[in-house]
Amino acid sequence: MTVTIYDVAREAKVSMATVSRVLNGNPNVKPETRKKVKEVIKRLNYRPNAVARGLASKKTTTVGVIIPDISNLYYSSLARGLDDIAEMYNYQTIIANTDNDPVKERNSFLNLISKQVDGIVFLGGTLNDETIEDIKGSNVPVVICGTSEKDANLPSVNIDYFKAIKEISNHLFESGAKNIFFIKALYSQQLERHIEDGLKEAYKENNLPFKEEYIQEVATHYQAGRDVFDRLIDEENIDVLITMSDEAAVGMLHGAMDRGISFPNKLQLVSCSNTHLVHMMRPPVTSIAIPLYDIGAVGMRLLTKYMKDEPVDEPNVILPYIIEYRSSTK
Amino acid sequence: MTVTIYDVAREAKVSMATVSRVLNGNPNVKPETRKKVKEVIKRLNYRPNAVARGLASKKTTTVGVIIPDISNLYYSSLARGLDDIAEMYNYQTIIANTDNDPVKERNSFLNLISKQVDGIVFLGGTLNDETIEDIKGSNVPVVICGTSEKDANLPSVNIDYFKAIKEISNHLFESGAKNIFFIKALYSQQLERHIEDGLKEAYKENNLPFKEEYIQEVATHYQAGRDVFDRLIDEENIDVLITMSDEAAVGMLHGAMDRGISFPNKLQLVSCSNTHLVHMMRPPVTSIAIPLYDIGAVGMRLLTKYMKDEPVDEPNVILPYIIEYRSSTK
DNA sequence: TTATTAAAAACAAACGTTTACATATTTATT
DNA sequence: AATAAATATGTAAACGTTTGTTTTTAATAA
Repeated sequence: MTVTIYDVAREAKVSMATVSRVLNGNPNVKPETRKKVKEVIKRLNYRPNAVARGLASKKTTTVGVIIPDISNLYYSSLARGLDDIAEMYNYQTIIANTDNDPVKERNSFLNLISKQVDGIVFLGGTLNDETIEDIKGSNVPVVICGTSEKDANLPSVNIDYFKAIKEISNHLFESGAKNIFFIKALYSQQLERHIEDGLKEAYKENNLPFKEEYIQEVATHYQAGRDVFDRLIDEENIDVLITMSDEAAVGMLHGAMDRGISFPNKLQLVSCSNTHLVHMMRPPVTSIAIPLYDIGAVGMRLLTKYMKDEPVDEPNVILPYIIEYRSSTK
Repeated sequence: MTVTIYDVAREAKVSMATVSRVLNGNPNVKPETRKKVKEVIKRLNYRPNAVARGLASKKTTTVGVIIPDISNLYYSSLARGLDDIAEMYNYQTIIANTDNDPVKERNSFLNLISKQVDGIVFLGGTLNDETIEDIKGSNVPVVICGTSEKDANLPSVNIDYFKAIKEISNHLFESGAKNIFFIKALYSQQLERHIEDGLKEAYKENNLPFKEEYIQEVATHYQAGRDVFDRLIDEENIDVLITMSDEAAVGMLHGAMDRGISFPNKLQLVSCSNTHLVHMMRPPVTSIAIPLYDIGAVGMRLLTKYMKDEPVDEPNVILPYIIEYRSSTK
């Protein structure tokens, strides 16, 4: 039925060990023998069984990716970066969606461990203590992208959200803004906390009072962005909305315009994820150009180093960002 | 080091076979014994090695997903549907991006076969003869979503694109349109051919001449949509643009508006994929509401039937669609 | 009781590789 | 030419499960 390494060995009149060596590029094979074995492999259309390989070698060349939602552009952009580098290093990726549910997150992790993945990448997520305990307990390398989990002391790739938001906020304060709101969108808690902290810091540096109302929360989707005005219309003057989700940002744009609020004079808008959407908004929206694809790519590269026991000089990588000022702000 | 089924057997004073039976819910175990084994499993924090399992049972509870680009909303929406149902049936999904490159597509397929996946889903893609040969040669169940590949005689899930486009086109012709263009966007060739055929059929039914120029091609992204006017501006009058890519549709919208072309009086626009983007366009765009998530979900359900050798009454599923007429058309 | 059958558990052989270790062959050294 | 060293190949034991077959134990019938 299925052709195995035995069949190849028999046909090539060598031992299975020699076939295995040819397969794995072991140099201790006479070129002549190598050639003969390769011919038989081709003739029989033999393909090694990766599962058997995995059992014998304890390496599966598979990595797990734990992700809140693959149909969210933010995460799928990260995932694409991951996957491209994984492919480059001959790894395949198993993807598990969690919807930010800690229970699903933990189950996915344990599932991946069962499957003996060589490494795991977390994209965002909640990463509670229990999961972190599991991570430490297993000895599978883990890299976190897009959520800095400094306390957990795990390798990670990020931009400096704190600094980015502080920079943007300072710019906005300087041009006369007084009330800057941050609209959370249920992305990674860690990440959004950094944004909050950056905003608070900016308030402090500008000697302006920070109020709790400045932090609001919406879902990640368009309609949630539109609806934000139903809630905020009662609040004091709003000069700027900063939001995490591009999709919600489009909603805010439309919601405001439908109410006759014009950008950037009556209201300013800043978006913090950097999906394709930012290029499609009218008016163009000021945003932090996070290198999503690169974060994924660098994260996977970092993981390959751990998986291959290569030395790592900096486990917590901070990639540069650019703030792109567009006409949604003054 | 790692705790195995042997350790559990020893601690529980039974044979490994019994532990295995408990693990797999085999009824031939005395309740008392079952309880004892389960306790030891819990106490030792034992987790079965899925790789060893896969080798012994020849089932990996893993399915492969071959996809052009996970960072494209169209495909990631399909993928999410797939993944949710896969999870429901306790399968994990390995995702491989191909960028519609037939070579990558074939390599991914062979890789997945090596990994002994229990089934494979193709989302879009090119699926050339060589790959189809490989599929037939392996005896792994394959389901195709979003590309009807009727000639290949493979199970599939789709909507009736031909009918949908004919319906839309007839509607547009009836309200006075003469020149309807279809802008391909490098999605699945099969799928776009059905759209072309539907359009041609509508031209025929309305006794209007079909010209080759009515079919154009752009990339799938925003800028490509904007740029389409650089090319088409020279052409004869255009009444309607139908495009496959929502992202390109946004580009067309903006490109037209920048040229002072207004919707729907001077130009009408129809988009055929049904990503989140359709809800974010201004003006709202007429489109075919393809149930992307459901196509993925139904596709995975279909695949589970094949993987579990359950009877399948209809291997080629056609799901219903709705045409949502919005203000980008008359 | 004893014989017969059914249920529960154990035994041992797969599954298809990798990889120490042992052995055979070739090449280099004196 | 003999020996040592290096290279090439073979042998067999893992890897951690599942599963068909056999044995033991328990339940039922005569």
